[in-house]
Amino acid sequence: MTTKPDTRIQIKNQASILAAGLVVFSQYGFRGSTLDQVAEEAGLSKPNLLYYFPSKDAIYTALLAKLLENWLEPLREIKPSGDPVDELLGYARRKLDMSQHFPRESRLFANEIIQGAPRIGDVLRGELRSLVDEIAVVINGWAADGRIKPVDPHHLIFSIWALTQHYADFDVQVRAIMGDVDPFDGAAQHLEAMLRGLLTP
Amino acid sequence: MTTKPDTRIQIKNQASILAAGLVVFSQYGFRGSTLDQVAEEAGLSKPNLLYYFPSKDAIYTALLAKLLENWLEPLREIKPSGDPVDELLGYARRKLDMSQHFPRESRLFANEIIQGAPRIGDVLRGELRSLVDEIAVVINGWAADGRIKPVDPHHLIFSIWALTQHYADFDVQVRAIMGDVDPFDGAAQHLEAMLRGLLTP
DNA sequence: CAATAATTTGACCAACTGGTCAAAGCGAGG
DNA sequence: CCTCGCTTTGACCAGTTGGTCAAATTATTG
Repeated sequence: MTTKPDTRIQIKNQASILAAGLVVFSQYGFRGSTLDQVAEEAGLSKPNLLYYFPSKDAIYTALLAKLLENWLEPLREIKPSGDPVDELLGYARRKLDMSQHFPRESRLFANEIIQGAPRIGDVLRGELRSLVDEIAVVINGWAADGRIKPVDPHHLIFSIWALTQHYADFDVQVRAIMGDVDPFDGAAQHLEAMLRGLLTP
Repeated sequence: MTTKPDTRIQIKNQASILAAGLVVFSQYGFRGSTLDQVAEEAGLSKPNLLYYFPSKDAIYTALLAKLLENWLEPLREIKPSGDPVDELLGYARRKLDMSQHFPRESRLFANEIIQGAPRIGDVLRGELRSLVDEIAVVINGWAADGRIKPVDPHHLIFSIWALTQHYADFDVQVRAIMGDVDPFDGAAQHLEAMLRGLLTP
């Protein structure tokens, strides 16, 4: 990751370990997971894991770092020059797609936040906050121009996060209630209806 | 809990233990918490904990059982005879109040669900599901009568859960972004606006 | 106040955990 | 086929964890 030559086998095994770590950590959280679990999931021995990563913590941290990039990116894609409702609906759809296709990443993040974000609190208060504040300015501008109904930008963004991540994080509950029906079929429509109802002037 | 006489001191200590368990388990999840943590939080020794509860698991399970009652109750208070928008808004407000005043309970529940609901999966697929299905019938009736816009009842309920619990479960993130502003000030207004936009015919 | 029951705890244990290390395997170039 | 560096692992370790137990302490009651 840093200044290593990274042979093919190193790349492959590091990827295996991170993939396994994602599976395990996203289900049990950091403290609830064991290196043995990660090792078995990766198909490697425990000492072998520690040949590629210096510690359990390092695996988890690497995973979180990689995740944070993908997590913040969709926010950056909101274009101030675009149509307000389209932009916000597009963002919501991107987040919902992530919940559908990367539920483990969502749950890993959720676990970390629920447990107090001990490792990424700084990122939240720094990069994430300033990013959200930028978008808030844009949204306030749209509202001032009468292109959307006046809304609190922060709560609007929280709404989108909550509504989309719920389908990944609470997947078990959602499926317990919906049975055989695929939740994501109706979710997109419902999400769009909610946001249009809120935003359309 | 079962058929014990329950002296005053037993009641007091069991309550202390459950309160401590809530604090600890809600932050670290079941596997991430230790009996020593719970004991210290309760101001008791570890063997003393195990004098009142047979195991770590028993404390956690007792906590979950108690929680589930409070969790399902607000759903039952929805009156089919009431005004549809008032009833749903009232339900949302009750849930938001719970997020504000009992965030730990919310996080305990969230931890359990995210990690696959190993202990309450049956309740979700049984009691919760049938309860939600009942409400769904009521909501469909309201929609058929044209008293609210047509919505998917399940996704509507998920929305309310997601929007309200987000403020408790992701409290750290919400506050990281909002700084000194109390999130719950604006949350209620925003929640009402979203639901009115969706429901009002 | 004696005696009996309820409560508390220090010492302990076996299983598990993250992590170490020396030795063994293995593959590619000579 | 031999060597040398990368990779893998069995054995091991110290700290932690859930849980036990006998003994000590503290109510409670006749």
